[in-house]
Amino acid sequence: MEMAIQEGIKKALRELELPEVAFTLEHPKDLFHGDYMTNVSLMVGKQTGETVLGIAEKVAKHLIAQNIEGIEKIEVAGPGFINFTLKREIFINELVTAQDPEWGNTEVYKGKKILVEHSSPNLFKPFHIGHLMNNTVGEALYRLAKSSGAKATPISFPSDISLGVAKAIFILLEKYGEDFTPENIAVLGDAYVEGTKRFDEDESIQARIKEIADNLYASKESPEWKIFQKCKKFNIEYFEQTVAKLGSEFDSYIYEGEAGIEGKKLVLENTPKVFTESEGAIVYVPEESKKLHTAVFINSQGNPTYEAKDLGLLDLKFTRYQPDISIIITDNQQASHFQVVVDAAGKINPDWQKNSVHRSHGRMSFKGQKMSSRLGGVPLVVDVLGAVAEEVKEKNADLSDGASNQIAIAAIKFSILRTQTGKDINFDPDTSLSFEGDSGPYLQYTAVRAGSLLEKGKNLGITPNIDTPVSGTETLERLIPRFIEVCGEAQKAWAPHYVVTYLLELAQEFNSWYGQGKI
RNA sequence: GCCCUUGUAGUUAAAUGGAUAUAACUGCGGACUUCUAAGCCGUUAUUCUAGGUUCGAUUCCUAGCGAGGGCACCA
Repeated sequence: MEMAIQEGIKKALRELELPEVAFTLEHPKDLFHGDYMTNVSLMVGKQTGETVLGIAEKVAKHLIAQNIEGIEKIEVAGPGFINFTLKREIFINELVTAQDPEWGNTEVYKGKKILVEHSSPNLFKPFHIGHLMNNTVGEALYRLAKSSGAKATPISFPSDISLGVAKAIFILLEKYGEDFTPENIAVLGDAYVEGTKRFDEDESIQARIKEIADNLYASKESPEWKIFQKCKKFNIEYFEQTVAKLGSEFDSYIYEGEAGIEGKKLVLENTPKVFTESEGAIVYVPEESKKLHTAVFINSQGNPTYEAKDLGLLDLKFTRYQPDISIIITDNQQASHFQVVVDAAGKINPDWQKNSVHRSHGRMSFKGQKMSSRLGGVPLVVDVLGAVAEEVKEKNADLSDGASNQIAIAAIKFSILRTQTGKDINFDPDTSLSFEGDSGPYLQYTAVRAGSLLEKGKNLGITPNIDTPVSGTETLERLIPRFIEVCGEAQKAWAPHYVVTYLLELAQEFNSWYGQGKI
């Protein structure tokens, strides 16, 4: 349809002997103005100096005379826009295909391989609210990738061996002995916190903790290695259970340990070509024009830093999965670190830079004292979900645990996905976490309502029939086919909130129609 | 000090350089006794400041002010 209109406009320009200008053809913000609008007369007027309205009238007249198939109405409006309203049958034909379960998929990245890394957990640290932001955005991007015609693969990057973990294991060994078997995440989290504190306070244990770390890095058979293995397994299971509740699963993992080894190797191989030695460390100094900061990749002790690990991670991603696009989701705070890493990576393999997409999410802050005092400190995902699910139940005591959990997840995810990724979320359960109006539960409610109508109709022996259109549904019909376009835009920009905004508009339109009278 | 992000109704957000800046929450008012009222209808209110580019700026550029983050061996 778009093509036909564009061709029609070009034809009009030629035959009216007007200059061939670049013009736009887009949906007006308001459906009241039609299905498409063009600014062609504004652009022509700019060149010829004729009055814009005069040009618009001429072009519109010519377009009407062309009698383009599928167009109901062509009008000149506002400061000189030409609006096009399509015939209803165009939309109804589109709705026929909408019954296909595959409907809604696009071909934006057809045939491509897309790797999405998100939710990366820390061993020994429970899944907290920051991970929730990451998971929500990451899962949304993965699903966008999956419906774009690409082969999408979700992976995660768990940290495993580190000095921090060695500290925690020291505590576990001391407290429970070498036969320790983890039973809940809190024990590990507490050991981590305690270990960090003890390490700073008590110098006498530092040598032993470093030895533990060395033994872990070397996979050396030892009590700490035994405990570490068990804890790693337990952590991964805990992680998988937690993200499963949120609707995510992963194809595979790349561990921080292996990325560190790979990264260190790469840095050494590319020194002094890309990296330089400085004060005993190996650093990357970006060109001044790039306005990036110098970063240490291998510290003076010879260990890879976060930067080298991320470099190794990039290498492993591209060699193992060979993606055309590699997406990573991190916190905003890491944006500049990541820019440096990618810049350095580009010097080693330009594809790593060219094909990497970095999306960062904001932080969640807590204004609602109720929520933060109830949970204390950095809230864990399970606790937040539980607290919200409880609120859901207060509103409706008849709900099952499963249903109230689903609603709680929807409410939280919606509050994250409705805004542009990258913005901080003010997590105030009283305002941002709403169950009414623009909210996850509103969308769920609408979907259930629509589903219930179809179900009732089915029981009455009525099947959806689009051959005999009813009145009052015209706007809905015009809106529904736009879903595909909206998904396409969201995929191109990696912006899930486009979809959310659209779904709200659609739900509002549906509920408005539903409330108008009995069906 | 330098760099990045950001500033929209009382609040939370939306708006590929386009028309009268769009929704929701809150407040006030209303309909129905009907398919799920977590719904529907009505109503008040907004682009940080000063310049610039443009036919047209919330959007792009410059400066200022406010908020958040980053800037060498943590991740």
